[in-house]
Amino acid sequence: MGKIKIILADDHQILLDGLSSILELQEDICVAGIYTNGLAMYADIKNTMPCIALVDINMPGLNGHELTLKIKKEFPEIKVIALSMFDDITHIMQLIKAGASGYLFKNTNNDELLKAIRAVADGGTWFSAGVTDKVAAFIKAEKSRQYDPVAPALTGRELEILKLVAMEYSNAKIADSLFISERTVETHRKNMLRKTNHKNMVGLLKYAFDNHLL
Amino acid sequence: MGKIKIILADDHQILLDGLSSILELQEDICVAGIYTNGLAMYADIKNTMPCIALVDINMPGLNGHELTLKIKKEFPEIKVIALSMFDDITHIMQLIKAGASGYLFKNTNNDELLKAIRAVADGGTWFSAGVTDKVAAFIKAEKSRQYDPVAPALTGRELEILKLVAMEYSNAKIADSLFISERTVETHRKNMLRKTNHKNMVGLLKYAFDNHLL
DNA sequence: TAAAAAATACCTTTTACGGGGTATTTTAAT
DNA sequence: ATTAAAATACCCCGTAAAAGGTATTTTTTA
Repeated sequence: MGKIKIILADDHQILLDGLSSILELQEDICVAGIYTNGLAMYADIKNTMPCIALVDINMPGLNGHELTLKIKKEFPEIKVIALSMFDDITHIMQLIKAGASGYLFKNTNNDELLKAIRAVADGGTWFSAGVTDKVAAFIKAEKSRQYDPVAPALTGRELEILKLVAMEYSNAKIADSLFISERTVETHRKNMLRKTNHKNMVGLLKYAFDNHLL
Repeated sequence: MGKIKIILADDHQILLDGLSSILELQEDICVAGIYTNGLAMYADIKNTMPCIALVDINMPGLNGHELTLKIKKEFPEIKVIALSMFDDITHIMQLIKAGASGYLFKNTNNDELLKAIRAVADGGTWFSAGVTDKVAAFIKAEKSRQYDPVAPALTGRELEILKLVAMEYSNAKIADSLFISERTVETHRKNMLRKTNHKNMVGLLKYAFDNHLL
């Protein structure tokens, strides 16, 4: 069986050097290209046609997400492992949706790194422990946040206020519009946030639109 | 030509008495029903089958908007004139969309009231001066706010931040997620608001969704 | 290579919002 | 008629956000 051909992209040369030195020691892995930015990797990828592209997600120019999208679109058979400082769910979901087969943190130890590369080369996936936890929690939260038939509906007055919030009215202006006290508006807002378990009007409005309340 | 048959709904008896006494003096108008709430008017409307329903929009139980929707759905030929303390564009648009042929303020003088009733009975519409001004301004603002191809797009970083805002992240949390300073987040938010002429994140997010930026 | 744009970061002040409650009146439901 | 829910209004406090700027560095564009 041939060696696992891998290419690397990261804007930090030191990290590239470190990665490269680790990987070159492996009998079954060969590093076919090293790039300090996404554009360079993308420009050269049809020449290297690697099995795996290991990409830092935070690069200037073409970032890891954009690079992954492009790679998977043109070369779906090339697998991508994202490398990140972030443990933020937004980036994780973004890269997974873009088709990454793996997501590792930059502080991943060498052993896990190698395991991940081999698993992905073998057709599998590898996400750091924290990543899978976050994804599970995120999906769970999303499901409980999307259309929730059990959640108490908002009252007519609450929705009326929410519509004005959506129109960027301040509490004072809402109060003027509805001929009620600003305190009353504050209480309605507070009640809506509490009812729907949201932190702010942004989230609440999204909830209202998602549930066709507005 | 027959008299204009009209029915009235308002939760303030005094106002009903006043309206009724004015209208009964007119040779061409007859008051066929007087109700202190929307439900009562709705329940009786097929018995009265008036030409015009004059309805206060702020009533308990069935408010003027809901009442108008029901009336126009079941009896599209019955015309509705909304009567309101509000000069708020939300209610105005709401009632117009519900099919009201007129929108008057409660401080409208008798002369205008009669003119409105006659115009509407004649198949026309009648909106108080302030109403038409507000509607025009509102539509103009909406048009300039909806998909605006000339408006500068938001940058990649700005959109990244906006996505996190949409997820109810605080500035601090956004900063942590993106490994940048909270001040930087503040500046990006400020810049986006300024670019798109919005007052707050709520409006900006709506703009972003409307323009398919998110 | 130079210019422009984007990204970053900081400062101050003001305003608005969120979070913690309680209480009374009005309206709706039973 | 009674109870429950909704609507109203108030209080206090702390923090977040918005608004007003400026400045430097990095990246992108021409």
